[in-house]
Amino acid sequence: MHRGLFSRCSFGREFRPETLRIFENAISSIETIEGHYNLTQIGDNVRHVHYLIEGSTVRYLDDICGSRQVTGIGLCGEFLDLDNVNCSTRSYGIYPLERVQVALIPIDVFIQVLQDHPDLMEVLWLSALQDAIYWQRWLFRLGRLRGEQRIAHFLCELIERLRLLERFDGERVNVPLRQLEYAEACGMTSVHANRCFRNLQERELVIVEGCRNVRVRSEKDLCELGQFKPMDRNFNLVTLGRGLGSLQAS
Amino acid sequence: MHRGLFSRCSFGREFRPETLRIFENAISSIETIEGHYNLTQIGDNVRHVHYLIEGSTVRYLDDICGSRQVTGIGLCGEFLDLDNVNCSTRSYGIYPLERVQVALIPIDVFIQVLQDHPDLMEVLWLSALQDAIYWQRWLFRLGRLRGEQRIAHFLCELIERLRLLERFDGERVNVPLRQLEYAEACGMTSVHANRCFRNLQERELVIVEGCRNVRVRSEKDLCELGQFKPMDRNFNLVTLGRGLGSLQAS
DNA sequence: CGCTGCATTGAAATATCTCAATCAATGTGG
DNA sequence: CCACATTGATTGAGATATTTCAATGCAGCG
Repeated sequence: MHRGLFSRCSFGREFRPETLRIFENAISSIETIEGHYNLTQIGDNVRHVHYLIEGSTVRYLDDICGSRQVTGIGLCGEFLDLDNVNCSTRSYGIYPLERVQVALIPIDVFIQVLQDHPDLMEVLWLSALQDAIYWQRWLFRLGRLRGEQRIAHFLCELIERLRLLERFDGERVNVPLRQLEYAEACGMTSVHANRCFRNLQERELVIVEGCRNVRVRSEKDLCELGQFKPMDRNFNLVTLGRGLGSLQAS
Repeated sequence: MHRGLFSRCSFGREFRPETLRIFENAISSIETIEGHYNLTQIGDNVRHVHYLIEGSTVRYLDDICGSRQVTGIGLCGEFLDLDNVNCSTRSYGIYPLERVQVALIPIDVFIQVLQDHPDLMEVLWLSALQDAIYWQRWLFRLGRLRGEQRIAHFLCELIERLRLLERFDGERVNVPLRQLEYAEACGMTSVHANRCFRNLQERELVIVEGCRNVRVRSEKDLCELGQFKPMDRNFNLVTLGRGLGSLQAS
């Protein structure tokens, strides 16, 4: 069943079509952008929320020296910049890894929607809390692991997220990241990332096939090497609130 | 004017006493805990939200090898574990840096309060978004900066937060962190943290006075060295929602 | 064919960790 | 008051991890 533009918007839940249509009605425009042309820049005024209909994106913070820290990967079916809703200017940049299609929702409209639908606000809050846990895991990755482990841990996280979106085929990491982006995400040089990948390959954990193509040979060993702990998906509240009941598909 | 236990709970805003009393009425117990005895452990069942009345705390994730990544500092007047509200088990541990006093609110009561007060839910959502920006800045710190810069950046962040809570005297970093905790927060060894502090001292940016006592000589230069960007505090929504109006003190 | 954008490699320079020892401050019991 | 234990800060020296710089390889593409 196709349910329109927001069919992949889930926040880890299954929404009813009516709920998704609320977002759909809030869209002001849809844009197509080519790979590596910025979607937003640090410092831009915040006027819209972006929802990714097709493709994948990277968010980053810039270093003075010109290097970057990647702080997030945006996958199709996700909102890209909710955490800037309340900022006057953007705190990070976003660029697409490939040609993408994004839906724009004006901030004020978006807020109005949430205020009209406290249930939806609750979902967004919970999703923001979930993100917080993701980020702390990322901090662990950068702060405590060696290069090779960082890459392994990062791959595990990508797999986990792709699987949630039902986009993991058991092998291919289906996001067109260059080694540069792996490096920027894992706090290292692209040269070093390259060497880490080679080591992972020698350990027979992955296969690196030319450009932007990583295949996983043993997810289990990757998790172990990277000390990756899968996200706990036993939630307290799914059954609690009157909130989610009305939004979730039975 | 004293406004009770939650007088320091702000989320960056100024609440009316009635609002704060809503939280106060939700408290199930108040506990006092000595320094370095865990408040919560990773894996514990989540039954309460903790609000810190007095003292300061550290949250951390454990490494297999026994080292830790500190992922947050909890200051007095803050909720310590909102991001675990929807988890069945705790995703991080918390321990106090000194004797602390915490108020416990049962999860279900807390949720009920929020569902009864959508305005409050909105504030919590916005605050979670704010946290997201903090965490990305922390990622930048770990991923892109050298040791000395990481410490500098971290100090700047502590100062910024203390100032928000009106607890910065212009010089003393008023949180009893050991060099070990600085190290664990900045992704390095305590030995290395020590050397970084020495360098900062030689640059005349800080004065390290014995145990747990750091004085800042030049915040400006610290910011510059650490490439620290102060948090943008121009919000979109403060004026927008019907939400905040009713909660904020005039 | 000659670009261009990545990936890959080597070798030297740095940053950081590890291990092990010492020091200084503090608190405790006799 | 002193002897002693404890905790955290500090230092040194050698081992590793990572960066830097510079060159080469390789595939797609006009």
